[in-house]
Amino acid sequence: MVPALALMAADAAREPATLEAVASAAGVSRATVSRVVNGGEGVSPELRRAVEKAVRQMGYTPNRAARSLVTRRTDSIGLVIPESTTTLFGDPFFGRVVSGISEVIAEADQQLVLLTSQTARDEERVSRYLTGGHVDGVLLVGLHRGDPLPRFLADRGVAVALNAQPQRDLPVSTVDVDNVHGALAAVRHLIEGGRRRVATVTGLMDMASAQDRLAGYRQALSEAGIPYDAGLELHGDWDQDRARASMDELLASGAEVDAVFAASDLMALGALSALRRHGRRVPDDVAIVGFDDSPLALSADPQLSSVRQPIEELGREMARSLLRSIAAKDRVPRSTVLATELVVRGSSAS
Amino acid sequence: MVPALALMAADAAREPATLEAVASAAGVSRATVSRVVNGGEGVSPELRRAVEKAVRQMGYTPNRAARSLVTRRTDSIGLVIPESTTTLFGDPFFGRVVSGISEVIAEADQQLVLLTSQTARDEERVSRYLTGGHVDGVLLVGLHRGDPLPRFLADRGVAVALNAQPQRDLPVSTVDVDNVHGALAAVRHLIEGGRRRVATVTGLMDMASAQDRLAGYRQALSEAGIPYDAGLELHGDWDQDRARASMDELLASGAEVDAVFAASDLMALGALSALRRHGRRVPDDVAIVGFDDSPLALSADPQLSSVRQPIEELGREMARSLLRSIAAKDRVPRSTVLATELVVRGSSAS
DNA sequence: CGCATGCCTGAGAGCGCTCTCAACACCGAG
DNA sequence: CTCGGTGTTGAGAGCGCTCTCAGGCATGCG
Repeated sequence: MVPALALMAADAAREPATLEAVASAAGVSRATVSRVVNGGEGVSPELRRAVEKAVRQMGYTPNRAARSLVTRRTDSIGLVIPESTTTLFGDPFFGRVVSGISEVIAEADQQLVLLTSQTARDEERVSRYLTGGHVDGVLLVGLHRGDPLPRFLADRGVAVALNAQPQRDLPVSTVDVDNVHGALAAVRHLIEGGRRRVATVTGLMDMASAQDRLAGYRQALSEAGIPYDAGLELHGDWDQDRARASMDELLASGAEVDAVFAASDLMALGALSALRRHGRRVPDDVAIVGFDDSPLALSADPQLSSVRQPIEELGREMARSLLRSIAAKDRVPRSTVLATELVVRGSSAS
Repeated sequence: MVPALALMAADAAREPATLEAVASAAGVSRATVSRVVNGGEGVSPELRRAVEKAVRQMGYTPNRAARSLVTRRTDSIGLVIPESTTTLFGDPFFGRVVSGISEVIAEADQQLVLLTSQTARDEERVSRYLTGGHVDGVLLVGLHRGDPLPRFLADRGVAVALNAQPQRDLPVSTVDVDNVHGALAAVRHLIEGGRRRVATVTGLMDMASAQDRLAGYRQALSEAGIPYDAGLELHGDWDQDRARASMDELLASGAEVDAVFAASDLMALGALSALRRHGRRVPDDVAIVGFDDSPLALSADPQLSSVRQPIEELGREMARSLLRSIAAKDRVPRSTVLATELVVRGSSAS
């Protein structure tokens, strides 16, 4: 008998405490415990202390499911990562955004639910999931142009925050780094260093960040009165190899180049390697500026000039925007643009 | 009146359907709908069809909170990423594991809840969360030696799957790639190519994968009767720069080296760059083999020989193991070791 | 023809929580 | 001394679901 009893006691101890149990331990009603647990407004100091003590002693954690059932909130946030982003895992971007996001989400005591969609069937599943009331809001990164998901979610009243430029016609929050300005600064810097034949390697052009960086590049050239040369715009896809190959081809064609602005550090390294192979010295013959200011920039030889973007902060700000627009029942979307900063290093010395 | 009504109807339609609603639409009881939704055992074909139709028409999705409240399952799996792993985001490893994991989890219609722990306070929060009944099981990757979390969770009856070698004294599932054998194959290959002065750059030594790869290296040398030389073991931390610096130092010290086995491709690239800087030709003077067979290996010049590990499959298998041990109430842990494969390329031609 | 047997089905309890509402005590003002 | 606040507390309903249990019905056997 005794062992069985001991076992039961152990099991009972393992069984998580309920509001009810805490209430009876503290000698109050469930309602009072609930009030204390949720901020403690309108509870007398003595009772509050008693309840807090009981909560601590019993290691009480509210049952999320029960709470969610009545509040109709889930306290969880979906993070959608489209397929192509997984190919970007080689890029530190994703990890840093997630790191920032998860910091804020955890602080707010919410759950971060990760959803990757690799196939069309996944997309179907993901949108069903997101509109099925399983999350209070959705974060989207690495979005491609024309992805219907933001509109789909917004139409169904789901709170959304995107890593994108402000959307005039969609009630969603957006956060973005100032890609245009970053690219502009980079290319201006190259031009100020006396370069005139400035090539660029773009990212995947169906992504807004790639377009914006290209726009900044073009603007800087036009400001400086340098004529447009389509041949110097190499269309990459964020991939290092692809960037190297494009640059290879450009150089093999005999084109003159004295500077390169790459839309990511990874691609800058690809370009660098192609330049080396063709005997060009960096920065003497060709100057290079990348984008991201990732650790890769420091480990390159020479060290890579790069446009620094506050990626963790991007993640944090996305999460904050979303949480705020969920909390404010009005769902007013907010848009934020974070500044970028050019970091000059050896690869673009003039 | 009419607009208000129309609005109400629209709002009602937006309100998710409940079991109750489906039941009355199909002319059956809640219990029957529930049975159909959960597999449909013991329901007559006609009723089942009627219910299925109603479910489809009303776009019914079970309310997870309500279900969870009574079944005491959460249908969600925690994925814990310790701080140091975020520094590994530059490494494609993490993304590929997550990709594999999320594939399986999604298929099983479970939620993947991402938890990162960057500070000690986070750790506290994470373990409270995990033992608070918020998840049915926990996946751990990028674990450091002596991390108390696996034991802590196991003691509290939480199902756990680790990326680690089998744990004899802990009831947790494990999945690992055969690091020892991979390293062994790599170093044997170098020795067979006539190399005798084989250096290695290790990963962070408080991680099992780093230890195992070092063990494989040592075993290969000892098999070949090559005397142990502590000076050739460079202790890295998965970081490219650090690897480059160590190799720099080794070469500057005048040590003879004719081959390098690096515990990751990233570090192999670091070593490669140091060798270049010291005028060593690869593979003529020094052969190199990396580990991971990441895309980086292909983009190096010369292309990097590397030990391929099935990373996505590692993720998938971890998820499968965990789900299985949750489903089987016995919680029998299972351990899997996945084979690695040496891929020979230009960097180790002899 | 009576009865045990097996299969479907529905009624109903209850999971742990929040939140409304009423009850109550206590206060100062009239 | 009564009355209308004001502030604190508890009772109780109910969120949407699962699951046990018992009832109803058809079937097969004695």
